[in-house]
Order: sequence, then C-alpha cells, then structure tokens
Amino acid sequence: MNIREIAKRARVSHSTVSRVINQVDTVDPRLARRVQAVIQEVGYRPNFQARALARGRSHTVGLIVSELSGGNPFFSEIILYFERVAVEHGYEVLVSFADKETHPDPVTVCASRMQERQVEGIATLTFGMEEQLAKFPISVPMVYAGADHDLQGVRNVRINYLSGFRDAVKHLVEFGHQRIGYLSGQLGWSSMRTRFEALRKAMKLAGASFDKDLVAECDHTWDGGAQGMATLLNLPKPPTAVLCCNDVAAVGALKTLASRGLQAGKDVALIGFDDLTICRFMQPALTTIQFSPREIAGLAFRALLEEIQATKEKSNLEYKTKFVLRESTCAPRAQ
Amino acid sequence: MNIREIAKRARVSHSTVSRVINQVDTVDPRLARRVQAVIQEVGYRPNFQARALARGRSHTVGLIVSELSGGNPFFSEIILYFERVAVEHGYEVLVSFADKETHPDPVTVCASRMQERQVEGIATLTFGMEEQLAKFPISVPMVYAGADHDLQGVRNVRINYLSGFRDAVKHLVEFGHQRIGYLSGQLGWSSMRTRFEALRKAMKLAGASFDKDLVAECDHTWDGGAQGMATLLNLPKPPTAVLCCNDVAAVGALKTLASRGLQAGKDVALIGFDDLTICRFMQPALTTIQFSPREIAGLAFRALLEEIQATKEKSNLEYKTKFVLRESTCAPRAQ
DNA sequence: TTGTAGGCGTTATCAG
DNA sequence: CTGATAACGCCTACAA
Repeated sequence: MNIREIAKRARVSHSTVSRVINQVDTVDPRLARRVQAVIQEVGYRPNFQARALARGRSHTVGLIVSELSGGNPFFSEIILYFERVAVEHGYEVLVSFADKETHPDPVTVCASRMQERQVEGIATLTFGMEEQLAKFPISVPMVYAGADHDLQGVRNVRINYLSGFRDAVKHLVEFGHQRIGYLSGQLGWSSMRTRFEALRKAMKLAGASFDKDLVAECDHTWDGGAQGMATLLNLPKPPTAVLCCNDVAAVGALKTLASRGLQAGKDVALIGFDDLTICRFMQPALTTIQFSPREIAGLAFRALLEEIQATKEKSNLEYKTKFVLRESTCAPRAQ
Repeated sequence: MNIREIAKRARVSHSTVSRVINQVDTVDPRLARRVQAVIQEVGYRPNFQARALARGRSHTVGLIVSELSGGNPFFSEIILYFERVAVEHGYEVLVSFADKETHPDPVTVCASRMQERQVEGIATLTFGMEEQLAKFPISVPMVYAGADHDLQGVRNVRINYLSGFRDAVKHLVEFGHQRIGYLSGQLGWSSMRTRFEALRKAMKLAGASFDKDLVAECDHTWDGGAQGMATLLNLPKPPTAVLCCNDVAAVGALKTLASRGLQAGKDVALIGFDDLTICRFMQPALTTIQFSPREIAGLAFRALLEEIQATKEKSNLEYKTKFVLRESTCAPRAQ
C-alpha cells in the first residue's frame, strides 16, 4: 500500500495525498476528507525511509555509549531514557557501543554505522571515552556530557560535579572525619579524573587536608569497588570515611565491609555516586550523590536537538549533582 | 557523496559501483580496485535508507518492551542485549515502549511506528502484556517469550519456569519448611500467572502443601516487594520461607525484613527471581532463580531471525530457569 | 487548488 | 562483464 494506491482509491493525484499527509492547508477540505477516509480504511502509514530519502532528513540521531562497566544499571538507563525522549520528539535512535566486546575497532564501526544511517546528530554519552571518539571524521552536530574541556564545535552538557561533592565532604567534615578516602575509577577515563578533581576541590573548600594514600584506583564496577575497599582497609591507617566514584563500586565496597564484620553508617562512613534506585534498598540505605541518567539523557537530547535545528538561543544546559543523605555515614570511629 | 559521484571519479557507471559495493564477483578485478580506491579515498558509505527502499528490506526489527516496573534493571538489560545481538547481525532495532507513561494508546503507537519503519519482524518482550498487543494488525513475523499459550502464527521462546522453581522448592523443603509463602506480581500479567502456576506445580511435585493465604499479590517493583513482605509478616502465622516473583521485589522484601530486625538467611528464608547482578552484593547474598535478560534477548532475536529468513529447520528454543544458591535461605525458625 | 514531472540514492533488469 | 534504464515510495517545484 502506497501513496499512489491511496490516490487511486480517493480519485485524486498522489501529490494531493502527500499534501494531506503533510497537512498542507491549501488542500480542499472535501478532498482532504476523502483522502483521510481512505487512509483510515486501509490503515495506511507512510514509508519512513522513502520520506527520509526524499526529504534528505533521516530523523535519526546516534547515541554512543561505552558500557564497559559490566551490568551497571546507569548505562542501560541512559539508553532507555534517551530513546524515550527521542521518540517523543519524533526521532529514531541508533545506539552504538564503543567497546571492544563488540568489535576491535569501535570507533570505525560507530562512524560507519552513523554515517550510513545519515544520523542528523550524535550524542556521545560514554563519560570518559569522548577523547578517543573525537577522531570521528563526522560532519553532523555532536553533543558530549561532562567533557572536561570544551572541544571545538562540540556542544557539551556541563556537569557540575562539585556541587554534590562539596555537600558530601562538608557533611563528613562536620562529622569530624580527618581521614577521608576515595574509591576512584581508573583515571584513564576523563570523567573519573573530573570526579577526582571535584573531590579534591571540595576538600580544599572544606579546609580538609587530602591524603593521596587514601585513594584507591580500581575498576568502576561492583567487583572493582569490593577490591578497592579491601585495599583501603588493608592500609596501616585506613580512612574513616570513603567516597566512591559510583554506586556500584560503593555497593561492592559495602560487601567487603560486611565480609570483615564492619558496618557502613556505624564503623565507617560510605558515600556513593549516581543515586541508583538500589541505594534506597541497601542495608544501610546508601548516602550518595545524585547523577540521574534520566535527566542527563534528557539534557543531552535537548542539546542535540538545538544543534540540529540550529537554534539561535541555546539553553544553558548544566546538570548539577546533588548530595542525597541516607544512612551510610556516621562519625569517625576510634580504631 | 553518492554512488554516481564515485562512478564519475572511477570512470565507470554507477551500476558497476553498486556491484563492487555488493561484492558481485563478476566484476573485472581492475575496475573493482579502481572503485575501491575511490571509495576509500573519499570515505564513502552507502546510504542505508536508499538501500532499504530499493531492496524493499528495511533491515530493521522492532522490540516492544513494557518497562512498567520503575527502574528494574532487567528490562533495560533486555533492550541493551537485544540491540547488541541485532547489530551484530546487521539489523537495526526500533524500541517501542508499550506503557501508558509515553502515550494513552500504546498499542496504536507501537503499531504505527513499526509499520512506518517497515520492520521485518517484531519481538514482544513484555512478559505479560503480550495479549493486549496481540490486537496488533501486523503482517510481519512476531516473536514472544514465555507466552503462556501458543498463539497462532506467533513464535514463542518457551520459558521453563518450573525447572528453577522445582529446585528452589526442593531446597526449602529439605530445610524442613512447611509454611512457604510467595510474593507474586499482579496476576493480571500473564507471566506472573505463569510463575505462580510453576510454583504451585513445584510445590505439588515436592509433596508440599500450598497455603493460598501465604501468597501476597503486589507490584513487581522494589516498593511493591517491600509492601508485600510487610503483608506477609503481619499474618497471624507468617511464612518461614518466601519466594518472590522477581529480584527487585525480593530486595524490597529484604528492606522490610531489616526494618523489623529480621534477617533473611537466619530468621526467614528468601528467594528471588532473575539473578540480577545486585543479588551477589546484597547482605546476605540473595539466593535466586536465574532468568538471564542477556540469554533471553539472544534467544528471542534468534527466533525472530529464523522467522524472517523463513528458516526450514527451526531451532527448539527454550530458556531454562536455574536455581542459584547463595546465602538468603535457612531452616525454619521457631516463632 | 490540483496534477504532472523530476529527483532523492540505491538496486535490479536488460541489452549490448 | 558493463552500462543504460527503470523501479522503490515519497516530496516538491512548476505548470495548469
């Protein structure tokens, strides 16, 4: 079933049908009704690809994620919500995974797929692989989130990491913590460097001294967090409070604490990052810094849309992390 | 940059270029090399939509999910892995959400989108909304997973719920549990009915009596599980062991237990369903029944591919749930 | 206001 | 083996 078939049945030309479909209002209401009736009757829907071809617009955007962190709900939710908001705006989304699991040369694969489908813009939400992907020889608008420095021609949704860390550190300092540790993700990831920097700055602002020995660099995964916490606990003088680069690492840390008979919120203060739903259900409920995949995906899509539509007045898009107090912190405990 | 431009530069006709791109091996190697060179040089990639139009094949499949259960990692992983395996096979995937959050009439919206993009097949992985979506006036192959009865013309990836429940129940019975409870999702969902049936059968097989009063019907969400467990605990004679319809509900249940000073694996036996990564990290580690989104997505895609390609020898696709023993069970405790 | 003709980038069918 | 030529389904001047 196509536009010509509809035209035949409605006894008009196919251009009239096209006009009706595209709501061109110069068309005679009576003809329009006749066409609509036929469309309804046969359940016709225009062919998206033919339209894209004729109009020269694919109505598709690309989304590049990394998903290196085995089973972190954060990334799957990024996809979920990005897809949602895109669909609401009449866009399709092409998801590409920039990791080695799918292909040895992810950059090329991504680039090819994006180019073939004529995406109108690309959001790169890898939180750390932006730099490698910047080699992309691509000619469409591009959006990052939380890139550490503004790249030429790339829109960046700024992430205010400091706001959350500031309140978190303040909270710990008020409790009297002197030995504050940090479970960092691998610093090869730019967003991990950025988080680390934010923490350092927050410490400085709070007038707290920062001991490099209390930083464990580990995988930003469940197991990575568990290992990292073990490293910190094995220190001659372990920290009395620990912040984590993300929630899954914090949950892993919780596991290690439990295995040593220690309790967060009692023996040691623990703070996560992301605010996954699971935080509310951990025992104790995990205090964390909110970094909502839903909101970030939304902001990124909005930024992308503005770039695609070449909007004059660009919104000032910034996501502000927020400290969320629950039960996993406490005053320092004598060793 | 298009096929004609390449043709011009390689001094051949555009048909020859097309042949080279499509690896038609009747083309003169020298010409082929010349064309390849130009393609490399200008970084040309064929236009996917034009191809789809000309070939009459979209190379796109639809995926319908429900995602009614706020922030259940299970569903986002279904999307993630389905997308992955589809891309590996050269397919694009069109994700549609069949829930009210996006639109009052999800069925129509899904149907329209799927039809417009000319999907070659549709996988409906909602685990309970299949029936409502069956009204779909659609003419392409369709795949379900775990539908409770085989529908005409629809391929169904069978889910063996019993295998997991059988071992779980056996495990509890061996511990000596007499009062086994169940936290069910709303029985309006077919997969919830199926799970419930599987449990009943497993109980029967184990020679255990099944008390209907020990079943709480709740939302299959984090908070739903928490509430359901509260209901069970408020019973005059609460169950000594509880199975759950999924892990997030089990985690919610864990929360309720903790708030009443009870411990799973000590005061009451608790068993989840899904085997989310988080299970390993709960305190105690959650014993559960494995229902892997990765494998199920993979099987569903394979089934879909077979339908699309009209494969003669259909694989016998069945997913077998599996009991995973961890730490959240124990012998019944005197009240 | 409506219809005709041409084009979007590709594949496919023919002659040559 | 190659190259015109005609689809694929739609949009859009331009002409009527």
